[in-house]
Amino acid sequence: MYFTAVSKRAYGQFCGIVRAVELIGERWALLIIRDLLVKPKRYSDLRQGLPRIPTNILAARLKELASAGIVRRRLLSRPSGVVYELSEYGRELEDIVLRLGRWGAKSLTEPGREDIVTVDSLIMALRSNFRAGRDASYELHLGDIVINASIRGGRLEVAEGTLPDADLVIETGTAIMTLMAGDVTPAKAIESGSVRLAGNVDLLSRFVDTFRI
Amino acid sequence: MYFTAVSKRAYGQFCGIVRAVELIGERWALLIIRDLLVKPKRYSDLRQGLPRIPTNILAARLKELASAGIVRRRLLSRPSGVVYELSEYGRELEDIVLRLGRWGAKSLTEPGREDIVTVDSLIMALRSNFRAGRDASYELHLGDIVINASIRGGRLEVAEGTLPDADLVIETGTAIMTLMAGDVTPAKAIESGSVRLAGNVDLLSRFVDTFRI
DNA sequence: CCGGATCCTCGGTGATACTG
DNA sequence: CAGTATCACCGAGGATCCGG
Repeated sequence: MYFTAVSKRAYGQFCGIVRAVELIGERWALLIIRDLLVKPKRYSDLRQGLPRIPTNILAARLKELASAGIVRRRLLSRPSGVVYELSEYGRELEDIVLRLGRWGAKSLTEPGREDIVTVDSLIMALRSNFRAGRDASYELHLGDIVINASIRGGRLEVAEGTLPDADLVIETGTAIMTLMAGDVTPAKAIESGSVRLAGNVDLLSRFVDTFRI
Repeated sequence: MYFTAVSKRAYGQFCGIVRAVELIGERWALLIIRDLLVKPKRYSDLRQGLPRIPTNILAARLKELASAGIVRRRLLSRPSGVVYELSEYGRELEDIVLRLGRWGAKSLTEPGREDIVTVDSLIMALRSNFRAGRDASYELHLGDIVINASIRGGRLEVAEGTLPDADLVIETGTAIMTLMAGDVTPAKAIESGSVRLAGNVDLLSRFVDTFRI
């Protein structure tokens, strides 16, 4: 079931934490897993979601993660191609990755000049910071990214794309961070024009409550 | 409160998970945090707990983690010296690190020829795999390491050293892994001599239940 | 076009020696 | 005790090339 460690340079300790770091501690590994937690992906999808990863590193990590039993390489026909997906063992990382995202988001301030937001990072950000709230559905536009989130029965589902019957459509930019972090009130954000809405406008404050950092 | 990222080579994404990886994803960083989660430590204590870490790397990581607001460097007098301790933000990693330990322990098999077990790794291993059970106290000897664990009111406390009034004293080696993983029964382990006991011998199976991987 | 492999450079890591 | 200094090396970064 489980095979070789990813990292060659061993830490020399017999310990679960050390083992975990050897498996997923290499550069880029956890971000590949982040994207695969959203859904199985082709090699080219992964490249697109991680624009700065060197192609040889992506290939190496996928091989290592596969031999560690975390990722599976699956051949598909019609259309033919290759998809990478998480194994059961890999999917067990979901909760850890989400918690890491919540922890890391607390120390996010301004996006750097070269920092981008990807579809998968935004999807995982919503999953990370979700706290149960009343049902609602949202369509969120951030730059040219469109995702939708629906809370039904206290459970959250987030996916890429529009949601025609969303209760609220939110169009915004990176300024949404100040809103989610509570640095600015929903009313102020609307007033300043940093978010534009369509639908049930009152739901914006519920959205903020549901996903507040 | 929070400052520069640890890693210089940026991933180029504005995302909580990316931020987390930039803060604690560098080599050795999470193991330093593992040891500091047990208790504050001197530079030399950290070196002893991480024998394979190059001293310049340890110094660099501590500086980076400090400037990231995860670790604090505290000067103490009488006896004079320096201790490193986790900040509030750093301590928020405890649950994540414990979960990583549980996840990684699942894929541990045999210890490699050069793999050692340290006091802190063993303490964190027990914390990782703890599942609430009835009260009891144990003293565990593994090689020349001695730690003690007491469960009182469903809460676990683990520390280094002996515990004179422990309900059960367990003396064992790395063979304990087969026991904790459920590959061998407590009775068989006693019979084979891979564990030796003193005190209330019947508590061994409760110990296994409480900390089973 | 997809899914990589190859080559080269550069900087972080590892190992050791040394110091206030 | 708590680091700094030096240097060899190897993995990451970046561009290009290749086979189906």
